Amino acid sequence: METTRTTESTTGLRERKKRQTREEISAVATALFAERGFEQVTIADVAAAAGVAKMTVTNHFPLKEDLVFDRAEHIVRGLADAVAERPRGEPVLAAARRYFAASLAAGDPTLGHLGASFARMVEASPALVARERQIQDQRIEALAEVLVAQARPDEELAARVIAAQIGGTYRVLYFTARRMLLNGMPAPELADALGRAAHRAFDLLTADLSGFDPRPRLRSTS
Amino acid sequence: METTRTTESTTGLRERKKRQTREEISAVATALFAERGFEQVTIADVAAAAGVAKMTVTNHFPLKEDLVFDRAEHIVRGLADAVAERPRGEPVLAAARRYFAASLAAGDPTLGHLGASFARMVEASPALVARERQIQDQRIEALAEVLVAQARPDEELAARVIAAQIGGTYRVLYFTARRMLLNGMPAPELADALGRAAHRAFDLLTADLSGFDPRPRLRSTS
DNA sequence: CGTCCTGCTTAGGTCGGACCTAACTTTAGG
DNA sequence: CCTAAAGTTAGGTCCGACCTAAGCAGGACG
Repeated sequence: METTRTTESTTGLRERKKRQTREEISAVATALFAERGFEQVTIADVAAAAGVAKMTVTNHFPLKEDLVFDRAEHIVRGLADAVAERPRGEPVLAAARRYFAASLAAGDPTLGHLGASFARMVEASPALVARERQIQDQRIEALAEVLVAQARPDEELAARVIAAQIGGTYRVLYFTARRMLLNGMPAPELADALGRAAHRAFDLLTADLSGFDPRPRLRSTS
Repeated sequence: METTRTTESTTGLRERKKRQTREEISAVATALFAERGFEQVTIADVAAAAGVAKMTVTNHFPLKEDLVFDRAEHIVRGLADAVAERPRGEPVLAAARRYFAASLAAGDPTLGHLGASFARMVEASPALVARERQIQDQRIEALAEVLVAQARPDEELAARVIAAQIGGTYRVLYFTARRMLLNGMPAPELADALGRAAHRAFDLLTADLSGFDPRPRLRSTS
């Protein structure tokens, strides 16, 4: 456990204890969820196992789902912030590609490859699936707000559509990663496959899709 | 044995009564929600006002949110079915455009223009916003399943990205309609504006977005 | 034509997550 | 020291989701 002593003022005993409590709760909760499944563990169970009051759990994690997705803020803001801070002259799409590649290279697990057991736990719980959906949508919304703020008023619709396309592509890649995980693909191979998938997916955003028709041609009755 | 025609459509006093009960509950609930707000009305309130047992409400509407979004199935399936049943040779994007235009012409309120009071009620409730998000995502998922089923295995990623783009565009148009509604735009004008917005939005799906950068230029205007 | 099966409805209850209040504990600061 | 602030605590309420066993009415069939 490494303590960031970037700011001496924020490393008081008080904050350290609070952070410790939070991480203890999170660790205990994760273990219980992995063992029994999300729905089968109550907040009271988590509190008892962590040796704190029920209300303390709620104070740190307002919703039960937050015990699982405590990186939600990072997922929601990451893309939008990267696009907002892109170098002048860099197109939006290029910034989005760059951020994805950088996250992948940095091994950011929030791209979707958090581990097969995590993926299974999430998919087994409607509440967690719903929360995950919400996070994905908030990411699109955050990106949309950034683009709308930068765009002329008459470009607002375009900004929102582009945000939806980029965010939608991230979402597809997220679930692609999960599918690969659940199919048993090992981590290093997954990173490679995900990089290739991202390349193809983002290329589709610039392609002319007006003629796309995946339907099997009746031609070959082989 | 095989003569068990229990599911006779529309006929039968039994089904008529059930349907009647369902609609009575739905009507009463809508009125209460509009009057007091979604969160301020309990299921027990709805049951009492409709003159039925609490459990009857739950049987007809498993989740409280279903009392509001009882057309969810239609929203989720509509686009996917329209694309699945498109005439042979029609590209996916053309089918999506056609379905949107047809729904708009038919006055389908599920496009987003359900009325300003409805829009306000939804936005005032986190639970309803979440449910709405879920419906939008399920629509994308349904479309993706259709396209994946029709596509060659090596086209799966493309199918999912296209589904995300089309579904995302529908989502943008839905919220655009709501924004216009909440700004007080009257219904006939809204239909027009929504049609124009749809045209522009779908056009963006075929445009080359690789150079898109909405950031205000610094008026050097070379 | 009556009887039985089916299935909608009902009452009364349990469970758990979200939320509230008031108080207790400890740290940080004057 | 003493106080303000923040974290934690206990005890409780509320309500949505869910369960079960019983009640009741429609429709199928002998």
